[in-house]
Formats: sequence, structure tokens, C-alpha cells
Amino acid sequence: MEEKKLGKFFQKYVDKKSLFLDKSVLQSSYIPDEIYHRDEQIEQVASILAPTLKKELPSNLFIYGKTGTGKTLTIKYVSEQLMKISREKKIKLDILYLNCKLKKIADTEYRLIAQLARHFGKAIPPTGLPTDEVYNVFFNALDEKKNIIIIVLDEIDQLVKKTGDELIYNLTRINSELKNSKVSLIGISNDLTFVNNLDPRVKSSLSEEEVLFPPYNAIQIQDILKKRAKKAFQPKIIESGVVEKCSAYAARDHGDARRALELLRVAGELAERQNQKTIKIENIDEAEDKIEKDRILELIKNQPKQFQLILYAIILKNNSQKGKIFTGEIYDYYKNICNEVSLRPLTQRRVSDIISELDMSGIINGRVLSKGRYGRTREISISVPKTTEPKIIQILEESLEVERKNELF
DNA sequence: CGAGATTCATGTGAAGTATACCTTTAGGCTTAA
DNA sequence: AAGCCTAAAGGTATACTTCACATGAATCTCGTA
Repeated sequence: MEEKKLGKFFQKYVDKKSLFLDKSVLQSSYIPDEIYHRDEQIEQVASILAPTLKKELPSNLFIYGKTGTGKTLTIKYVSEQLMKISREKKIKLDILYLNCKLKKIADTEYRLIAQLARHFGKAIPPTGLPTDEVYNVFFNALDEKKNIIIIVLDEIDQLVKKTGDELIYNLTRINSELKNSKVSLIGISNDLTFVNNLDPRVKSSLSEEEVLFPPYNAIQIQDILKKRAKKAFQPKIIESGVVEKCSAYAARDHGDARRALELLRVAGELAERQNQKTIKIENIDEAEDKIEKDRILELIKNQPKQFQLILYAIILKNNSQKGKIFTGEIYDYYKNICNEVSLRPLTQRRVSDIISELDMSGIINGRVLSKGRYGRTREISISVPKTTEPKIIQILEESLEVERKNELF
């Protein structure tokens, strides 16, 4: 019987006309045929990279601008075009794109170079090789063919913050050691002040050229949304005011187009799931909620065990007591939990670092604070909406297999 | 009463350790001539 | 004798620990008005 029911459900699902025409248009990986309101930047980037078509090495380039201002999109778009033309003209060109923020992939010098080398089909073990050796493998791979190579490092500020700028220095000096190939670097950063904190040598060589991506204004976002929505949805699906509201939301903080598109997509998905015929304005508020929630949950899911455990301790501690919470309290609490699940607790030193990292990733909020006679500690608060907390706890408990003891309070 | 010393709890930097993984080398075993 | 496999030796990156020192305002101390 159940089977029949389920079969019917799926049948109905398939029969139901989707609100979407092509959902991928609204996904962040989508590269449109035409990019609006970034003409100036595209032109700049293109003219900087153009020398490749004469087999000359382009200048290193540094791109900065807030999130969702089209930096990544522009680079991908321009490099796609460039690749196309160079293929036609039989110019050997290689463009590597790498996001430095990805944990466990490109967040240290070793891992980044290893990742680059893997682009050339070299197998690099996750650990064990000297970093110099990995550099060598990478050099040789580069030099195998006579090529022009452009390396794009997205969110480069994250990497430098963690591991220092020596890596970039090495990369900028690659050319002097290569015989056949030539390498040019493109760094992308969200942090506008990033270059100023670099070693002057690195600074001057990385930002031979600079391109700034200003935020979109509300009208531009609206325009972009409308054009994409046309491709993404069936006609006459979107109620009036929806696009306007989306763009207003996104423009509210620094004109983030990616956010606006995501908002629209999720709103559409929600509307579809609720069997609505159109996308209503309310759906946007729902979408806003859902996106934020999903983002946080995803982030937490991907944290290492100990990080999760500490976060778990923070949340429970926060719920069971009023007022501010401090490192010492959390550490005690954390140790208790460790005992319960018979896990060896980390030292306070390490926990302190982990708390800073959780702070960096934006799940919690900490500030160091001197309480005079009563020492010095980090005051921690949770920067996640209250409504999401139960879900977080659930995820943490699942992944930690912790039985929550029923605390009455 | 107020300037300077003291104090507390933990932040933070540097150096050391454990673990997991790598390559190289040397020895032992097998095999084929 | 040559070839192949295995285990030991020697090396690295990363996550964590240990040790030691830095911080900075509330509190204390003590000289002065």
C-alpha cells in the first residue's frame, strides 16, 4: 500500500509543472553569456590579460572588492573567452583557478602547491613530502611544456592571514627559475586593506595592476535579477515586487549580487515545494531565513570533531546560564563532556585557538576582555539566530553521538 | 585621595611531541639463466 | 646474478602539547594633601 502511495507521489511530482525553466541560471556556478554592469572591470581585466594572445606574459593582477560584486564571475568569464581564442590561435595557455579558503584543500602553503601540482596530473601525497620537493614537482610540471600559465588565487587574503606572505613571494619569483613556461598571478581578495599589510616586495609584484570591483547598486542588482529570472523561471511566475524586494535585501549590505540570486532561487524552490503557482513576496523572507540557516548548518557539519564538541559545549553552556560566558567556564564544561563520551580533552591552549577559529568562521563571537583583578578572558556569544540553535544541537549530537542529558532549568 | 604596584585568568608566542604519511636503502627471498 | 618484495631508516607536514611570558583593568598599597 505504501508503495502505491509513494509511487503516486512521485508520479504527481513528475507531472507537476515546475516553476523553473532552468534552475542552473540562478546557481552561483553559472556563467552567463553576458555580464551586466561590469563592463569597465571586464575591459580592464581583459586588457591586462590580453598580452597572452601575443604570447607575452601579462602583468600580475590583484583584484579586490566585497563579496558578490562579480570578481570571481568576471575572472571566470574572461578566462573562458581567453582560452577559447587561444585555442583557436593555437597559443598554449593554461589558467588555474583555486579557492584558498577551502579547508583541508588549499589552506596551507604545502596544500596549495600540492593542489596546483595536481592540476598537472601529478600525484602529491597529503603529507610526508618536504615542501621544497613539492615546489620542485610543481616547477617541473610547469616547465614541461612551453606555456603561459595564469594562476588565479581566490580569497587569497584568508591564506595569507593564516600562513604568511612567503608563499606569494615564492610564486612571484617562479619566473626566474622557469625556462619554458611563464607564470602570471591573479589574486582575488574580499578584504580591501589586504595589500597594505603585505611585505612591500610582495605587494609591488603582486599588484602590478589592480582592479577594484565596486558594489552593485540596487538598480543594477534589479536589472541583473530580472534578466536572470527571465531565463530561470517560467513566464509570469514572479509576483510584482518580488524582484524589487530581493535586490533591496541584497543592496542593504554592500550590493551582494550572489546573495540576491540565491535569495530568488531559494524563494522559487520554497514556492514550488508549497505548490504555489507564483512566487510571493513572503517567500523571500522565508528564503532569507533558510539560506542563513543552511549556510550555518553546512559550515558546522564540516567542522572537525573537536571543533564541534567545543561548539556544543558553548551552546549548551550558553543556554543553561544567563549572561556572558567565558573561556574558563567553557573549558570546564567541555572537559566534562569529554569525560562523558570518553574522549581525551585537548589542552586549554588548543581550545583557545579553536575558539578563535570558530570566531573567525563567524559561528560565534568572541572578544578578549580584561576583567581587571579578575583576570583576562574571552567573552563569547553565539552569533546564530536563536531559532537555528535546536537544529545545530541536533546536528552536533548526531555527529558526536552524544546523548543529551535532560537538563531542567 | 590618587598614583603606582599588584593581581588574576587566560591570551599568545615559541618550541617540542605524536602521528601519519612519504622516499630511500638494504637485506632477503625468488627466479631464471 | 638479476629482479622483486619487505622492512627499517630517515625525513616531512600537521595537529596538538608544554612551557613561559604578556596583558590590562580592577583592586590594593602607601605616600601625600
